[in-house]
Amino acid sequence: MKNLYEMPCNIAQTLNIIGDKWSLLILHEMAAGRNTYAEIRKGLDGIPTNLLSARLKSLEADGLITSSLYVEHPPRYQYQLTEAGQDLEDVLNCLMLWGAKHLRTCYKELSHRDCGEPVEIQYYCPRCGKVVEKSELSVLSSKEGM
Amino acid sequence: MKNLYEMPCNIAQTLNIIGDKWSLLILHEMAAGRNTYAEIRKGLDGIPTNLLSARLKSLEADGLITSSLYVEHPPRYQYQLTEAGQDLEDVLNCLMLWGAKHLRTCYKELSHRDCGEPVEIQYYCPRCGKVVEKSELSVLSSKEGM
DNA sequence: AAAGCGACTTGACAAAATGAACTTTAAGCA
DNA sequence: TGCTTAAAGTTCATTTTGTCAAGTCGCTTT
Repeated sequence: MKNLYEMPCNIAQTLNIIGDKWSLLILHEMAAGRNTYAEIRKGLDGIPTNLLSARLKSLEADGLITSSLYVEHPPRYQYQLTEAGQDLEDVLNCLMLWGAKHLRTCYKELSHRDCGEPVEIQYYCPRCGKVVEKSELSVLSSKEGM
Repeated sequence: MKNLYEMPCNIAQTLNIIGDKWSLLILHEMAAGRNTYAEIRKGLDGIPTNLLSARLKSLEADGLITSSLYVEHPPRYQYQLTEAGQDLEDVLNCLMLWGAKHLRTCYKELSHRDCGEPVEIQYYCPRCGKVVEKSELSVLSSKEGM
């Protein structure tokens, strides 16, 4: 990516990393346990193979995944999510929840394994030890950023 | 967007709506209360004006925002998030939280208004009435989608 | 030995984004 | 009245991205 957002905004900067086509879907496949080139490709019907390898490289450069050789001679890699990559699961889950609620056709539900019912999202304040409503959220500028 | 993902996946289909450049940032500006062309443009430094108007049109076509004339003669519009648009706040918040944790420089924190401390995200099962850990989540295929 | 497969790379072409210039309508003001 | 500025766009040439098809390289299978 050459055309990056240049604004001092978490969201814009995060989208610089995962905002181009296929990136999030690749991460989604990996979060679902697929971790070789072939498996990811199979999960993402129609992905151009040059983009898949380009994306894997740039995701690795950005620290979202790591790759490790698992067969030496025809070099074969396995890809793993780093902690940063795993943390994107919340983003993926939010997209899935939004889709489940608002797409005409819903394909997947994010459910509680024990009871099978769809789950919701909540914000929690560890300091106060309680759930925070959306109306009680505020966005503060971080000192570190300044 | 003409190059759409064609997979039966909430995430891919949702990205077809909000996945192209500037869309999410426009929604973010609107969630922050900016609702005219000029205000949004001011918030998004460097957005090409033709993209801003194209995005506003396609977001409206997809039901994420509505537009209403507020001055008749040089036609001036005000844009408002629909419920579907507002529901994307969770996605934006997750991106902000991820950025706060993983970007080298963090610009914004999502905080509890009452105490100023950063909040976290949680999954909640309304059926069981309790918080669900990530490891207890599962993705089920929806019947409606089939 | 030949054909096939996995994991790519290359390169031509199409689609999307960028940046700058240009409209249109109206308000400010000297 | 005429001149300038401004908001909200549109148009269009150029650059950047993404797509599609074909080709490569090293092994495996037949």
